[in-house]
Amino acid sequence: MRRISLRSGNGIPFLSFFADSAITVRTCSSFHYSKESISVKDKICVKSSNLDDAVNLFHQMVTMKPLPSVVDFSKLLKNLINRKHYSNVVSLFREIMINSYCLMYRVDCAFSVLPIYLQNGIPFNAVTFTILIRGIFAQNNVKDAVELFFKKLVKEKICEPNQVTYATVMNGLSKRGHTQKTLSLLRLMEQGNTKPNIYIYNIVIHALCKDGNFDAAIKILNEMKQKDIPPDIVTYNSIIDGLCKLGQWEKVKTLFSEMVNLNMYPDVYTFNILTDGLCKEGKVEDAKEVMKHMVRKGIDPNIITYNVIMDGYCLRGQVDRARRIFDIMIDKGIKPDIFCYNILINGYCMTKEVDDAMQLFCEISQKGSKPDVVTYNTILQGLLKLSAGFIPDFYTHGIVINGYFKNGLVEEALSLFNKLEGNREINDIEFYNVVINGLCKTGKLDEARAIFEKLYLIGLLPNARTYNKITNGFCLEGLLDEANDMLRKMEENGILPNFFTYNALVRGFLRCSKITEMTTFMKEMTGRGFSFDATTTELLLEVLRESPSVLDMILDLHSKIMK
DNA sequence: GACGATAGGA
Repeated sequence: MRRISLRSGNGIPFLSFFADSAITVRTCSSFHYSKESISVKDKICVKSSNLDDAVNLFHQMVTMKPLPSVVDFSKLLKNLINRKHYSNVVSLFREIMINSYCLMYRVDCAFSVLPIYLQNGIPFNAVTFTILIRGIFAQNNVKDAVELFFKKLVKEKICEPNQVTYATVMNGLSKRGHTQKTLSLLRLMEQGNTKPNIYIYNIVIHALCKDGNFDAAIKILNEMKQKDIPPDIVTYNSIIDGLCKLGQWEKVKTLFSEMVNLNMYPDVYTFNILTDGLCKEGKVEDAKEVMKHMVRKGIDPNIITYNVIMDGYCLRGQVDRARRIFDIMIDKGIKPDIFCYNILINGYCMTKEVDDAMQLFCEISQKGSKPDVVTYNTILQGLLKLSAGFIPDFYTHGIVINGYFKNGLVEEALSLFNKLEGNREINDIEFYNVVINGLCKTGKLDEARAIFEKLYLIGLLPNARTYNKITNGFCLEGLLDEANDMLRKMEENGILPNFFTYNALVRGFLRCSKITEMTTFMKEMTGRGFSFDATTTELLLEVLRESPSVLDMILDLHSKIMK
């Protein structure tokens, strides 16, 4: 939890300082993701599309947010292969495959593409490696990223890393707290062929400022000046940000003079940094003056400016005022992002207005955003505040573990599970059901199975839900025989398969296109009075759309069975 | 030409 800093120092003389300076206007560009009117699937299916269309579609697909599934990518490539455009498939790979896999956080897939490079004699270059390294960092796998860099590029010299490669490695390291390693790489560059440029220096200076190591930052600043690489607005913004966060306003003022003397004028980043610094000290009024000033200078406040001011009000417990800023922002045509909601939800939680917090939480998905881990943490914290002395039980832990799995945080989920299991705090089958389900849904069937088989050792009897989760797990992996065995095992142990069991199996058959088996199975299912649920029906319709002949097959088999 | 640096939330 954050508090307003109570550092001394009255009135910040920025406003008078700005008043005389001629600040140039900087337009800021923003990204807009184009809305796809026709789905990717439809586009891929268009058989008449020519080669250029396919290549263009591929380029469009990699820039889409969220990215289309691997299946869609594969379909498009398969389409090209079917039309014998082999060389184009390879070149598409060369251009985008690895990057798109990395963007999808599937570095494993990205590496699986590398043999194609080898087979086709395509040389590795710095760009390929940079993309890979960035992807590995995105998975927070610092060790592998650094190893790839040092082993393949520095030691084996597969290709010469360029400035971007260094920038990527250094940025990856510094963002994860490895400032010293970042600094060492700067020194390595200075001795090597690839000399550091402004980007490299900015990464190092930013890292040092984040650590509050201004002496070192200023030292680097002087070094770059000596090497005739003049600091730019990014350099100054990083240093000013660090100083603002420490409340060193006098030094900030000095740097401002230096900047303006160099004909460098504050941009939207600079103003946001100042606004945030003031808000965090509880000086929202001063922050609003800065905001008015930037408008006068022709720099439009952006979503971050509004968020910073909103957070400033929330920190002082004035969530109503924050809410008014939120409404003003929307009036100005800025679409709130997840930060806006989290700030306001936190504000409501701080004043124990959990009802308002929950109402806002419900608005998030209605307005087209998505709650993230911070949203849930904030609400959890708010709820826990309401119930002082509350002790979590197995159910609470189950909810948290389920939340981890749903958000793809498998390691966190397992770590909490192992901790609780080791403490023998948990002796309820429902808790294990949550873990088994999470593992099955994230493709860790073996681990789910291991836990399932261990249950009797700890004296817990699986219930219908346990069997359903594991059966569904088998079905998701296409292991229909195992799923069927589980169904029979369930019956042997005196637990009747239910609506969910049958639906899981039918979906399994459908996914594997085992129509005959499915139809036979439907007899047993309907015989026991169970029908399809919404998910199964949807899947069935999807299968029928793709191959309408299946319907005849089902009807034919069904009539035979019913005779 | 692709690939890189600065501001906001628990």
